[in-house]
Amino acid sequence: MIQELKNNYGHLFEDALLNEINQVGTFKEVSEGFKLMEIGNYVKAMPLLISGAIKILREDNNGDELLLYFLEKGDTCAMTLTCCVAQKKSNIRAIAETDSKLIMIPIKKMEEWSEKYKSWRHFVFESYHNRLNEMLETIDSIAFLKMDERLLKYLVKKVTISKNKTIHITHQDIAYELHTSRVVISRLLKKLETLGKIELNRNYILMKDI
Amino acid sequence: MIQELKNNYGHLFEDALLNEINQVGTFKEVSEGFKLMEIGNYVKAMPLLISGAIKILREDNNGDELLLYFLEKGDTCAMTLTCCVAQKKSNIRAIAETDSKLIMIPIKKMEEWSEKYKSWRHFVFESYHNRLNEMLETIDSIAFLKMDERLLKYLVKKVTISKNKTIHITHQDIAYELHTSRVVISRLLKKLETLGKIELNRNYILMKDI
DNA sequence: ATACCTATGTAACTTATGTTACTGTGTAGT
DNA sequence: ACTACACAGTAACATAAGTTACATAGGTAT
Repeated sequence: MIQELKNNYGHLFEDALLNEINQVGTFKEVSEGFKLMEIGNYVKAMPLLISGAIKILREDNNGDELLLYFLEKGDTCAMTLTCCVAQKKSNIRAIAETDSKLIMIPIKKMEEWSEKYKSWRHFVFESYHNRLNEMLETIDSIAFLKMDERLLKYLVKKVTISKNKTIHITHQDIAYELHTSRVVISRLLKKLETLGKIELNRNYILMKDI
Repeated sequence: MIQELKNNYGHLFEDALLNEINQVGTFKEVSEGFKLMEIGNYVKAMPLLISGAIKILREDNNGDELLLYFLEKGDTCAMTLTCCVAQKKSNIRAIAETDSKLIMIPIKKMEEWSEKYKSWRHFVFESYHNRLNEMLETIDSIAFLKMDERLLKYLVKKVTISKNKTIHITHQDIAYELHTSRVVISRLLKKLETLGKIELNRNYILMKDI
């Protein structure tokens, strides 16, 4: 039994289930930037996050991309399979936002455990709920906020996730995740700096008094 | 046993489950424009759609709104509860797009049946999947398409749902659902008419050669 | 130091979208 | 017919965002 599994999921799952997870799950440690799956890889598994954070991006076939949400400790993402199975014009990418530890569960276990363990059923439903809410939050941002507000929200989220006021990222990478252009991001960041909300540096941004 | 229930869900659910649904569910007939729920009403129930179509809208507290997706025959929407429970800045509205028949299921049955019936479990998971995919589709539209493309997609969707090339709607109402202004919609519609894709009339639009 | 690459700053311009304001027209009610 | 109102057409303008182009600064390899 991996102790970390018990620490993270012990309050949710009974021992029998924890043991099953331990037996059939594949433990993985990935470092920042690692691509967890892309266009159909890893489709047959569902990740349980032990520590770290995973960012989930939408990507259409023009190469345009957009940040959907982050998975954090204790999260899972049943959607990973959904989307890759549906396979339409667009795809989902999952990239480690920070160094992360996770357990990959074969999806065939999903149904089996749903029948056997009430706690697992709850967990999966709960996960869907969370994902749906994150998606709604994303839709709200894109539909109702202007780019400067989205940018600020994005930066605050980054700080929250990494628990670090220093964000190591380039303007270009922010532009990709918010699906806009580098020039626009540079412009708006400069405005935020003028307002005293951030401090700009090469390759990193320092968040102030949020 | 309501025959329509059996017709629509007989291939999915075993008789025992159909009977339970028939016993605890509330059969409802609503006509176009009926508001199925708003800000916390109907939270304790989950709709099973028998016929017709329901549109699901997101609404923030400035009164801004946005069409999320449609529910059609055979669909359900476990999300309805999710969002209303979460209760953040925004809310979800559900409005009958056409005359519809549906059965409202008390949500306490959801867990009970999930334990008892594999078919129900599948149905609920499937429903979540579908909802997530619809949401992704919506995100794609808002994030990657320009307003004229979104408008055309919207009109085509309307035609598909109602199986009718005549769309009875005002420019203002389209503007609400796509979260833009009436003038913008009028402008773009006129452009589509010039291109020969539609024909504009007072209170309705005729779709041509799609 | 030199060359080279990446990241950033910024101006100047284009385009899409949002806003305001006014017009005309069909429809319903009196 | 007259009035009132909802709906649609359109011009003129404002703003947000996207684009192109170029300058400069920091870092790295040689």
